Amino acid sequence: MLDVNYVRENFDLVREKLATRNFDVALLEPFAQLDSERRALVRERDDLNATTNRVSKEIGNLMREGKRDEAEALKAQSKQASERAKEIEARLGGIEEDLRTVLTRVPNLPHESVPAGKDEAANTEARRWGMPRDFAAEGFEPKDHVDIATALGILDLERATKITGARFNVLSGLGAKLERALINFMLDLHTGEHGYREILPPLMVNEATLFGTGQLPKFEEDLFKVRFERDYYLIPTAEVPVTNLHRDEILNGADLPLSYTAYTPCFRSEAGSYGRDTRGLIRQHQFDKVELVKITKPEESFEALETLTGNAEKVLQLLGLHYRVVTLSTGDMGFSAAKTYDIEVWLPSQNTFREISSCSNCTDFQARRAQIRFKREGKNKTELAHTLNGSGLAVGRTWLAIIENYQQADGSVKVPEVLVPYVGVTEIR
RNA sequence: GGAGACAUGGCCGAGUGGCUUAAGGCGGCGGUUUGCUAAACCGUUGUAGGGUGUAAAGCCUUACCGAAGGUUCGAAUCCUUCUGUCUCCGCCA
Repeated sequence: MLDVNYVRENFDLVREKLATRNFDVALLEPFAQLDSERRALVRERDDLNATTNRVSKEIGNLMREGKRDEAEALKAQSKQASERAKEIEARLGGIEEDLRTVLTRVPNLPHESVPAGKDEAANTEARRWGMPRDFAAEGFEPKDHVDIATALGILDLERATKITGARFNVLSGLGAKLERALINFMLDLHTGEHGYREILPPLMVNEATLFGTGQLPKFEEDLFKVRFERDYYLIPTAEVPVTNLHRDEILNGADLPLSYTAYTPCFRSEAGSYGRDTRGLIRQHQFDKVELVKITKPEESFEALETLTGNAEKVLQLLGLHYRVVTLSTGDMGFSAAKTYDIEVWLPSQNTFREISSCSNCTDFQARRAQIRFKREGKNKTELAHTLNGSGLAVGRTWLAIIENYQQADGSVKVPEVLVPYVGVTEIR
């Protein structure tokens, strides 16, 4: 959510910036009217409440002095004020609801360093690490992960479809162990080398939590809703529960930045992507992810984004997987982000890079929704913190990237060296 | 699933309709005293909105005692619903 005062005072600039995000700026049209009406009504209501308070107090004093008749005479005056205040309160409620409807659906403002453009074509490549493996030189044609893993008996898509449906998968044997190895490897790296604290959060969250990180109210169709006494949703990413750890809190400035990492399964309905990535593990309704979250002071957040992205890249470097980092354009970024780097891993079967991590600085956008604030030492003012998150990494996609990039001519898969202690074997055959 | 108790500020805790602007204590912050520390004493203390102010400060004002409604001239206090916590019983990994 954007700052109301900022929107009021910089309306044209806000409009202009939002237009670069493919946001329909016509939706902002009612803002000025609603905002000024709200303030007028608040003022009127508060004045009436002040009258009610003053007269009621007077009534109390008169009663105590035994002047019953005088007290009775004042009641009408007080009653009238409080009734009018209630009427205005009702109107105000409607206005605030409308204003909220507008503001909660407006995306974050892009940072000035973000390339302007309407879609992924405007993304810019920030850097590239490693080289694609030269299969031609090795004299064989790389297969895709479905063929390799199915043949090895470590991936079973057919049975997953039977027991659940499309876009689910069963890993078995060393396939399951490789997944678990990756999770442990990533968590050990981030907690041991990068200074993150490990969190194991709930996988179902309430509406307020999803509002805090920006999934609700606008993107409900992307989520799995659970039937229960009240609405719960399966988390689409650990960013949701972990960022919300500090919802409605005022943190001590000296404790910032906070760095958390969490492994969780993630659940996404993938509404609107029915034809896309239907083969294999790329796009699943349930997948594992190790997430990185940082809560920082405002002046530190963009540097923290570089650090966080670097922490995610380190995983790929240690695994020896070729990748590139892309700065998303204004039109390609997610709702809450002010700046996003996607990390894309090389997939030989597709002869291209595919997203394996998305690292975003959400500035104060989520913090305002979730009321994550802090106080600087010796200061009385509360300030909104900045929140960041990034995959470190998407485990399922890392799994398939390893299968494809480490495949051998005989159909076996070499285990990357850093994973050998975790998997217990040097190759999967 | 059944029975009962409870929810007050950073923490403990008083407050059963108006003299509450939420007592008192602890903690925090500032100060006095002191060779230093401690103790003692004095002062101070939350969040959000609106108004005023060139800005900071300040000043005026509203709301907030788990949440949402209601009764009343007036609600922390009474009523309704919800949420959460605790205790006991049952069930359960």
